[in-house]
Amino acid sequence: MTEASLPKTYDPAGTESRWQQAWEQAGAFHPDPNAPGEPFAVVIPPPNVTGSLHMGHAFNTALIDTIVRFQRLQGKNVLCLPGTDHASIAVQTILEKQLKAEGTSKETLGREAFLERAWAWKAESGGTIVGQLRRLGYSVDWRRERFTLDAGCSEAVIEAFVRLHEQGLIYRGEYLVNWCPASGSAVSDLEVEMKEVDGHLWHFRYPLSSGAGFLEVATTRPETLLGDTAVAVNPKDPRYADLVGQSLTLPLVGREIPIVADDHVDAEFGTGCVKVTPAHDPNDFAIGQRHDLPLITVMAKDGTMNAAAGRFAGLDRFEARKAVVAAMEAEGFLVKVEPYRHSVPFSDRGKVPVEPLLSTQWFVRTEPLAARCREALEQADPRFVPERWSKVYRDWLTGIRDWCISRQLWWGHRIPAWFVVSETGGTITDSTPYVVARSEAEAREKAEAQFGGGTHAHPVVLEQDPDALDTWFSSGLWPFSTLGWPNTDAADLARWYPTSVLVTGFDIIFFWVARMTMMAGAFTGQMPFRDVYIHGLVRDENNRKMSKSAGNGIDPLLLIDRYGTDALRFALVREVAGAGQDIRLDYDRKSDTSATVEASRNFANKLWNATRFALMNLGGETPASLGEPDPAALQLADRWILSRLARVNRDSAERYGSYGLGEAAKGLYEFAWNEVCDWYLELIKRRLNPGESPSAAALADQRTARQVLAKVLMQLLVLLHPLMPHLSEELWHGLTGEPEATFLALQSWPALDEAALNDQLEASFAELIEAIRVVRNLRAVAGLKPAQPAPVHFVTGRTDLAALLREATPDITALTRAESVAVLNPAAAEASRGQRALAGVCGELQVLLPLEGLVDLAALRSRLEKDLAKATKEITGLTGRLANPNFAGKAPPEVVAECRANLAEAEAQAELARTRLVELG
RNA sequence: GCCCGCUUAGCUCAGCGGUAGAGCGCCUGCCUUACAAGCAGGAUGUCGUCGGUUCGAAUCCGGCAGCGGGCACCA
Repeated sequence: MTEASLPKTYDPAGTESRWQQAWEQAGAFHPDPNAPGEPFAVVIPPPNVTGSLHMGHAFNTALIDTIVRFQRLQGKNVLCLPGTDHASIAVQTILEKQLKAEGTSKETLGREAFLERAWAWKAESGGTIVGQLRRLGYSVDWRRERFTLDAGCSEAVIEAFVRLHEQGLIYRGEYLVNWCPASGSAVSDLEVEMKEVDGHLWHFRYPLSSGAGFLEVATTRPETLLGDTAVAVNPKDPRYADLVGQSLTLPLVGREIPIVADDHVDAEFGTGCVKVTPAHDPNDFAIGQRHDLPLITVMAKDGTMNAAAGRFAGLDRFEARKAVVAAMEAEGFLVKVEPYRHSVPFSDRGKVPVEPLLSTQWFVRTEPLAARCREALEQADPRFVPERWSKVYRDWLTGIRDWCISRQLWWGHRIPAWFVVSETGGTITDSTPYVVARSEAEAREKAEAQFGGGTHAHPVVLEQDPDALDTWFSSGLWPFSTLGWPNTDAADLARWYPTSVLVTGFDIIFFWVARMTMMAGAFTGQMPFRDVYIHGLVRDENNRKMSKSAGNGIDPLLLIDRYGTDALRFALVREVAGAGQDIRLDYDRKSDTSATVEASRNFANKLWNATRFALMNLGGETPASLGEPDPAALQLADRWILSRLARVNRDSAERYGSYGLGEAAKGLYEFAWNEVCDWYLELIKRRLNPGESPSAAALADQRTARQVLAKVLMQLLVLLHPLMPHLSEELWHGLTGEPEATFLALQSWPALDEAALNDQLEASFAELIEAIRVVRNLRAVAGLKPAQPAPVHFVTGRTDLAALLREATPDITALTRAESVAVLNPAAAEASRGQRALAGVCGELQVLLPLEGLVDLAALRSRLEKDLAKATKEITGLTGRLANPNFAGKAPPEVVAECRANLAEAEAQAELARTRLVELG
């Protein structure tokens, strides 16, 4: 980038890809565990290999990368580790859909061929995702990229499973699980979503076996009636007290079922009688256990009725519902049907109602793991940001239920358990003994020891459990499996574990965050990260969560193509502000444009042009060749911008370091645009261009201005780098002329120049800016053409303000096109009374534009009337406040003093305006 | 049912005890040799509602309403 070749607008595309390549080729983000520096580690939330990234990933990436780039500038030894997740059920669903479209199925293909296909899919989708992550400018270490199903992660999964099993924290058993008929697998409680559905409440009569009448029960699921094994009533319900213990004859089936008394039944609801189907309903299952009721499963795993359903066998569960109702009606057992809105559990993935089904599965005993996490949380370990999410986390860990981890899927970590099928006639049954081991060889060893001995005539035959593990089981190990665990000597693990912060959305606190802390507690004895930074979700223009399934996702690459990565990142971060709220990204789907991102693109362009301006005005020098400015030579504007720079340096470091990323972005935006560009650059133009044959003093001053300009821009680029890495890198090289082998990304955060901080100077400068604004406003009101010079008079009794205005007279002249600037005290101003002038006030300053003959009288009057109204309103408010005796008595003295000063000022302003109005006649 | 968040300018959101801000949009005037993706100026709000605490509340507390979310769930 050279001055000559510098276009007027910033073109992100070329710049961004160039730096992404340069960083990667140089291994800029490959940390060395043996390097010095305080360790700082982040493992990224691995995106699912289900296709491509969406805006939520871009958001998460922007936040994480901003944090790690900042920490790198702080001199930390930063590891940011990327990777992807195999997303067992999601990927398998996609693949099965593909196969179905091709007229085949995974069963036809066979397990091996299916997995080959899955790996091919992973290669493609994973490649797409990694490419997208690169385009986001992610400063991760690609050498350490991991995949939850890679060899290392798989070893960790097996080790974790075996150890938990040894500790009795994994067990196998037959329980009611959430069965998803669409994916043909069990799913965990978390993968079930309750949905309000308009259904019916069918009331049926169940005849007493004694023939002495009926009991009326109500159900939303008539088909389960076939598996009823009791009817329950509340033990305190007088209506049925004498019936408890008697039996009913189940219609359509003819089974004798008992009437039991159970507290679960609400006597107030319906008839107070509940049909009990222990094998198809969690509550009924519990009742069944309490009363030792038989479990009759009437449905198969594909959602059709099984042989136990008698004449309904083979029907789909929803057809069976209709058929059962029809049969009940035909046989006179149907009392009535009511419309009924109720919650139905749906499978997250399959999008069909889940079926509570009795099934033998593997479970993790979660309570001991959760207890450890709850204890750690007492010490704010990990620390949640914002804090309120810790409550959500804790509540979930309290009263947690066991975790069903087996899935009837092929794509995933196969469960490391081997059934000794030789004990049960060559097939796996619920009673087949098994061994859990790290490998088939180890399993054989264990099995031989147990079953191979003398009394057994037949050889030991093993068969591995065909099921896979819940994806989140491996995700739970992510913060340490990626660092080398179970090898506890791994250098990365020693150096970077526990990690520094986990950055993720609130939607996976249970799924992922809690699973990681439970696993980490069990295997590493520590919580896996110090902080958990929870951010909101990206919502669309209609405030709906963006998701692939809702079809309202926005491809981040589309916005990157249009506006650049840095603009997208800046826009996303700027919107968060730090409260953990969701962000709504405005977006026009017709044109693929976003005003928010466009604003950030414009900001990037502004920075580009500020640097371009510098390159055109530094006289071919670099910040290094110019050196530090001489403090004694600094002008007012220099001291002001250096004070502001120091403050912004301090504030942004504080904000970046405490997850106030949005505030950091806003602060830098304002500083760069509204202070550096709007004021400082304008103020120094005059000094940078001293004209023909300048004096030695003017040349020295030009150099000072150049030095300060260079310093401000250089520092600003470092401060902005975490947010806009490519642009800042490009501009930094443009200014420094450094070869591409060195990177801004690897520089140090600039030291804070405490001495430059000057509150008083900043306050004074704010007054100067205000004064200039008033002049400009008056000129606009007067309708003066921008180029037309006009005299300016300032009148103030404050000597410091007068001095400031005199010192800044050349600046004022330049910025207001003043013909002349006079700073007068009130007495001197009396002399010019009577002259027709446009007048304005700000603070303790009168601004006059003596424009005899040029002034539009009506404009003048309206301006004065406006000032008067404003002052009067303020006077009323302030007078009222001061009149309150309690105010003077109880408010802090400085507040009262400030109030009095404001009143005096407002009164002076009002007086001035009135006088002028009178003079106008 | 329990828990959490939100309600501020037309839109998207900051502010979180001293009397209201930004970006976008809008109006007026400008191609002023960094930038029209720009510059200068301007307009716009009983800060959801009722009450309380306080000298003072957009800001703290409570009630209510609306919106959003999480957890649990009675057939």
